[in-house]
Amino acid sequence: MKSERQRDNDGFFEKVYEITLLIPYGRVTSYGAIARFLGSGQSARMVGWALNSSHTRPDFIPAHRVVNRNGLLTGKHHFGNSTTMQQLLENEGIIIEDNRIIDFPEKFWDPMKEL
DNA sequence: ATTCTGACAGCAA
DNA sequence: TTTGCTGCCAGAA
Repeated sequence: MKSERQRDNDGFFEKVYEITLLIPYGRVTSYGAIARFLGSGQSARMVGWALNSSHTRPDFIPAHRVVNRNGLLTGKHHFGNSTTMQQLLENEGIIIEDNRIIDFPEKFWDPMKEL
């Protein structure tokens, strides 16, 4: 019972993970977009906080697909090596220059819009 | 219970 | 244009 309830009630973090896992290959989204989808709106910082704990999750969270609203890889520093995040994104066909995603609006995936 | 922090976003100077 | 401060929410110490 508790475990079942936990699945739906675990809260913010789970939702963040869920959405992050839903990001299609070769697409990216922003912290604010996720926050808004969660209904928190301005709590974009929480999304980052949740992703920070993502490494504690049993599954791999494609957190490299989540960037700030400028398409800037603000969280790349949290991927062990600073280049890891960029490498992963480039591996998915996303061009990055100076830590910024080129054609960000084009690659942008809005959970609210798509879901 | 109180305080601090945090991978952001928005606005002001 | 770049830099800095504030607001926001939830979790951790």
